[in-house]
Amino acid sequence: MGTAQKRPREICFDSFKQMALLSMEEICREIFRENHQSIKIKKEPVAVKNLVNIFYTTLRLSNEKGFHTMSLRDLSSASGLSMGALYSYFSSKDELLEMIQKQGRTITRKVLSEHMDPDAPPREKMHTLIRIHLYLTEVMQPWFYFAYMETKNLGKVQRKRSIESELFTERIFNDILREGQEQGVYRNVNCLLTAGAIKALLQDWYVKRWKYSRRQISVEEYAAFLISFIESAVLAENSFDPEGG
Amino acid sequence: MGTAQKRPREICFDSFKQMALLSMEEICREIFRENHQSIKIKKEPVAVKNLVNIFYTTLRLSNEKGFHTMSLRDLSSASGLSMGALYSYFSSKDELLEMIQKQGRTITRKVLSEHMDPDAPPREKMHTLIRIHLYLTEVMQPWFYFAYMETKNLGKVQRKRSIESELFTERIFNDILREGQEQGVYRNVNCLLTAGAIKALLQDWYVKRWKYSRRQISVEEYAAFLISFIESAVLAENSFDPEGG
DNA sequence: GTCTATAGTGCGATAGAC
DNA sequence: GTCTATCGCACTATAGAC
Repeated sequence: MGTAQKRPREICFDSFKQMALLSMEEICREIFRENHQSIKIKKEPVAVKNLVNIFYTTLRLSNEKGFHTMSLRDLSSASGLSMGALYSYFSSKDELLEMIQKQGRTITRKVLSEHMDPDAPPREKMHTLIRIHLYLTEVMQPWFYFAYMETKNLGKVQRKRSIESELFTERIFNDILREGQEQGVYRNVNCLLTAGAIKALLQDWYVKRWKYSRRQISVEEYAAFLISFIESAVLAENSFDPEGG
Repeated sequence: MGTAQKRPREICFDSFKQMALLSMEEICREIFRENHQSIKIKKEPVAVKNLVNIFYTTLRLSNEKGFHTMSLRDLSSASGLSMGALYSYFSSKDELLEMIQKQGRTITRKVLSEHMDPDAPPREKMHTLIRIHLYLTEVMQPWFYFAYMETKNLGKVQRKRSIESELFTERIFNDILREGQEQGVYRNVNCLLTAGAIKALLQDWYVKRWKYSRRQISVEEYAAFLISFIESAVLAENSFDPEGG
């Protein structure tokens, strides 16, 4: 599958996973440090251990039947923590929701911009961005699914953040397409609509995960498919250069 | 926009709207007739009028903040009907949810198969199906958005139906792609993944409707874009024949 | 730092008047 | 056919024991 000679830095899923270090624990440690004033528990090891438990259980229950449908009693009994203990980590159910959402957005931005090389040629940028986006949402699938489905339960401010975040990714694709068109690599397609289409195809990976799991499609396979699907639609004829797959 | 000479029956949105007759009232009349045993109200004009009100209000409130978050008291005060009156039309909140979901599925199946011509060439089938799907979801956007977002609040049986319905559309696209490949119209792409991609792009129209409204993209424009985007990716080189846009 | 017990709220659903 | 009044319940959130 990998003809790694032609395109130098076509990142693969395994190396991404090692690099990213996005373990649940890492994430929860960061959340704890950011929110340590509103969290009543002061010992980091204890707090992080419980936060891992709380978030993990929340994502599991919510992604099954919705955040609103999950009662804090459900969360309490599934996590093994009492109602009182739960309220040491957040001050309301809505705050719990917002903590998860906020963290997801922060990580997305961080990871995407970490892996973007502004000097790379557009086509390489596009490949990298598609792969990184897919790999990230693969590693953190429950997080992204949650963020996607629970947007409308957010307050006004957080909801606006969520929309901004959606448009942020799209704008990156839009810019890459524009740059590619200027350089004659891409055809004269509608950049904004195309960027939206790419976003939709990326989202399908974590929103319809059940479908791809059932069909045993790996994230690498989907990445290869998407890249070839999208490039067929946007590459200028002279720069068309199909790869193996 | 319409160069109607080359492809004979490229259906446009306006003619679809007239043909479809999918007014809220029509739909509610059908729902009433199907469920007249479980609905306590017996006079059709009264029942239909109130059903229109109930469904319309439910979709509005639910699509704003989720079906579960909408209490029946919200529904009661927003619709102007009392709690007691509401319960003359459904026997539980869950039944209300299922009525709406079921009707959406029925209409989708009906409209799609009505407009499919099994003898048409694959490329025409593809165009028609994309257009009809977009037009239908345009006319009934709140319905489709609702069905999409509230799937996980359904019971096991209804949920299974919902998944079947998702795969039903995809299979149609899959079949068209296969047929086209056999006839040499389409390239040798992965049909299942491509069908899934097409579905995702169609869903984006009603799921992210806010985005397209904001950007003032009409359904005709999106249809033209999608068809050209998808055909770039799947058409065999010899049959490539770009149209105007 | 975590527990149990409970206060207070708002829900879905129903019975009976009109 | 629709309304008002009300029941019982499950929820979020908190207070105080350990």
